[in-house]
Amino acid sequence: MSITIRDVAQAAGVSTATVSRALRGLPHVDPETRERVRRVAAELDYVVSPSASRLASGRTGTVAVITPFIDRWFFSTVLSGISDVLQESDVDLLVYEVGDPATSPGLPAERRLRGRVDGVIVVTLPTDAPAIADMLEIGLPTSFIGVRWPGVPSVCIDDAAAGRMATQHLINLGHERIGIISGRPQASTSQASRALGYVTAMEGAGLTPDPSLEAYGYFTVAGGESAMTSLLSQPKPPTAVFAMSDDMAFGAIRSLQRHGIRPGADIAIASIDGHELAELLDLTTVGQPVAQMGRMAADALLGRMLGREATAPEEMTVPTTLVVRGSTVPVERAAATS
Amino acid sequence: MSITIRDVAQAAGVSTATVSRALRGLPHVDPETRERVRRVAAELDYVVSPSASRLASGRTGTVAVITPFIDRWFFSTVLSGISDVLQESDVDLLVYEVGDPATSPGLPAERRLRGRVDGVIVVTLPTDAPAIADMLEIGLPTSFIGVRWPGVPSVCIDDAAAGRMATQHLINLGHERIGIISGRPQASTSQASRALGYVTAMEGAGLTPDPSLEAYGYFTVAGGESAMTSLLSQPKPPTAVFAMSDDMAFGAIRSLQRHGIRPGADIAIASIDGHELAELLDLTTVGQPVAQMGRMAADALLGRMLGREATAPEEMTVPTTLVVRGSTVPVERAAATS
DNA sequence: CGGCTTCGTGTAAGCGGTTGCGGCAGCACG
DNA sequence: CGTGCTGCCGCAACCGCTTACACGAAGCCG
Repeated sequence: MSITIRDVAQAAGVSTATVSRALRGLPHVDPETRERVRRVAAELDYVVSPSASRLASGRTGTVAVITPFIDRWFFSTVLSGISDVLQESDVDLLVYEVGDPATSPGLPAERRLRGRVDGVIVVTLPTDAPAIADMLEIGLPTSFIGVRWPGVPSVCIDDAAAGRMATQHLINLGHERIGIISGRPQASTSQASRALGYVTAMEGAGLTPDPSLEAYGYFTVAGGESAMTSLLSQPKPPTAVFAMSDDMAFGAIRSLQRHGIRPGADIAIASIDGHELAELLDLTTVGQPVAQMGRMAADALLGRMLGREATAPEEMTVPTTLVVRGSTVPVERAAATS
Repeated sequence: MSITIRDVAQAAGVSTATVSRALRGLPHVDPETRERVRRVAAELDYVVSPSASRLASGRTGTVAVITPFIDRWFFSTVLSGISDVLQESDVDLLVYEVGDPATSPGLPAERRLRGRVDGVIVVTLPTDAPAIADMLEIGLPTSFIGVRWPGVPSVCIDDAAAGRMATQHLINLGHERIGIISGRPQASTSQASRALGYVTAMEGAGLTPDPSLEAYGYFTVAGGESAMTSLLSQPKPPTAVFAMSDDMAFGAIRSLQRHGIRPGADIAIASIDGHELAELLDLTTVGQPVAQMGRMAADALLGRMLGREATAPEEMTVPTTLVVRGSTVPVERAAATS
């Protein structure tokens, strides 16, 4: 039915071993022979059977990406970056969408990965320690995005710095009652760091974070909206808000719109992500190079997979940059326009 | 090293054949034996080797999704829907991001799919006829999203109806000079249908589409922005605009903002997609059930793969619904508020 | 010129399952 | 009691490729 390596070997007048070597560019093959084999294989439109190759070699040429979501901006962008570099190296991309770790059953069947892939990239699973440890036990090369783990290459932003940067920006604008829209009550490390950045900036400016000015947005637009709504209902609402993600800031803006409050003019808002549509909404945000984070993680993983241990440093931190837009304007100007 | 089916067979006191049958729920196995095998396998933490299983059976338990992008809303949402149903059936998801078909080299190596997957889902590749035909030649079960192809199950919206709906809405509002932001000059079938819907609605209302009021946005935010900018620079700019995608409408809105023109009040704008953030931007849009389209395509594919030919109809059309928001208000009201 | 690398290639033993076929009870039926 | 099923299960032949090892032919050295 389908044509096999044997057909090629026969047609080229060599053994299957030689075909295998020739086609994969292995040494110890006469250049002339190699060329002939290549030509014959091309003529026959031969394709190596991945299954057979995998079984025999133990390598799958496949990498799994484990991500809570694939339909949210951050994750799909990361995925796209990963896909870029994997494709360059001719490695297949297997995607496991595992859902919100806070509510879903947990990691994918770790057992599912065994023998199925050569490496794994895990994207921002909040510190789901046991499940992760469990997964690492398979002994597969792994790299993380958004999580630090001893012995595993990981690429993160400096969350604390990002949180500090956004908050400091609001402080510099003259705000003192600065609210915060966090993710969830039980924080992941990344979230905790952003919160820490917020607190650090506040205290550095001699301000005391008001616990009543913290609301949870669960990293979604809808969550951000209700978080902002609840902040607005405080007896003394904030004059500025730091949202931990752009999506939540978007929701917050919607809430403001509903209440007839103008972002920027009436209340300042800044967040973290650098979402493509932040510009559209005139949202000040601390941008992170999301696609590049994906690329770096993939590069690091590929390095480990090929055994080039020292290729990438274990902990990679990518820079963030504050992008100031209309959602944060100095108080005097805001006052002037209102 | 790793434990194999032979270990299980030995531990359970049966042959490997029986283990294989027992574990896969095949008939002709004594319930008691099956149970024992299951227990032993669990104790040993046995996992079948995918490679071996694939090689022997010829089935891969994997589906490939071929998509131009993964980091754009429409595609990542479709992907997520696909992922949902695939996961339920315990089928792996391989993703091939092939880039904009208008500029990229073309489809993925069709040869790459051979033996690697049991089925393929192709997402909205503009009519890239030769490449698609080429791909279908492998004879893999396939399903399409956004493209019709004889003999292949496909799920689409009624693009013409969607285009008509959006345009008619603008007409009903009293607009006569209605511009259109299309994708690219050389249209895909889907794009052509949307354009047709626009023309149909216009002509139905006795209006003649003005060719100078068409601009190309290439389905991106940036493209939409420059398209709108060029429309505005016309000697007689449109009073309303139909954009073929929300992303382009977003860009258009940005352009309007830059020019100090208020969407809704000064110029009406409606588009197609039902993007999550359309509500935020108060954009009128014809919503399509994107995630569900992914789910349906996956279901149909799974059906074909299992040989249940008649499971899903070949051509599936999902309904779209016009969601009216602030970007389109009746002319008199618009005039009143301006 | 003999022994030793170095090259190029072939032989064949796996890799770990799947599955067609055949065997062997146990049972119903004539 | 013989025959024919039916239900379970084992045997063993693949599936198609990779790779350790062996082997012959050159090429090199002293």
